[in-house]
Amino acid sequence: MSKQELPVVDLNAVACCAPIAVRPMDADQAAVVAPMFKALGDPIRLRLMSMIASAPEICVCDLTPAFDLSGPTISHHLKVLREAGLVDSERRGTWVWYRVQPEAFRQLGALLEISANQPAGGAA
Amino acid sequence: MSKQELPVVDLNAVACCAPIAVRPMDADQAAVVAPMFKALGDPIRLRLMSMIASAPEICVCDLTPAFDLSGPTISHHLKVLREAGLVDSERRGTWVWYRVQPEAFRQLGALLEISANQPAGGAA
DNA sequence: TCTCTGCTTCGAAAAGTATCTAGACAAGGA
DNA sequence: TCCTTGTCTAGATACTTTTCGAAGCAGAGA
Repeated sequence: MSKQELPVVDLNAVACCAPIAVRPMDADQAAVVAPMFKALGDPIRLRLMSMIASAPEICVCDLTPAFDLSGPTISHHLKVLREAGLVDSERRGTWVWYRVQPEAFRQLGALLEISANQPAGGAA
Repeated sequence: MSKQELPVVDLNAVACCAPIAVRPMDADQAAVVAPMFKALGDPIRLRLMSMIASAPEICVCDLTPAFDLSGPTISHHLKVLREAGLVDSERRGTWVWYRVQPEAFRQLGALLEISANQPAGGAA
């Protein structure tokens, strides 16, 4: 779906980009970033994301059979990932192909960097 | 709450730790990791997490006034973060203090690393 | 012991989410 | 044009989450 029919995260608006351990995140930034984490907060979507990110691109026809779920349910989860700005899709002929949006990925990783406020050792 | 009264994420069980862009995550690993992302998938909790992570530790009495929400609601969100293994808490006298679990943080960051499967440039 | 404050738990209402079936749309081939 | 296949959308239902007020527990101090 290159047509981007829905409100999609504007990556340039993601408040740039101090790790959340450096200073408290303001409400606006949190409102932009939280939906990305939320999209990854479901085991099905996390696996879908991982399958998509593990290849340059992947067809829905290869994603659906990996789960015990109906096609529409997989389609719903892919839509959530799309609207969070984490993946992009494109129809080519009969099939629809998904790939990651690397910049969104990168930003989430940057937000989780540990700062000097935190001890280096595990505290589990 | 050092007494850990509830099922808490066992960090040693977090399938260790290839970035999700390296190979597809299996269902067991996704079931362990997804609740951590889910916990960060709410703007209130993301801000709470950021406030906690921005200091060595912080008192609930300093967290609550930063939001237009009741005490019980903040307490609920803190519990979600605790049960996801992202923070730890301890009562000292009258007040309860929260701090991050740096190892959990680190693992989430590691999962979001970009692999060679993905182009270096943004695709937004 | 009593009372006050800080924080959590309980129980309920409202809103949101996951999943399904049915149906619609798009592309390819007969 | 019609049929088949792949994918998405719509609508319904069951479940989960967010939020609050009320109540409970834990410490500190009079």
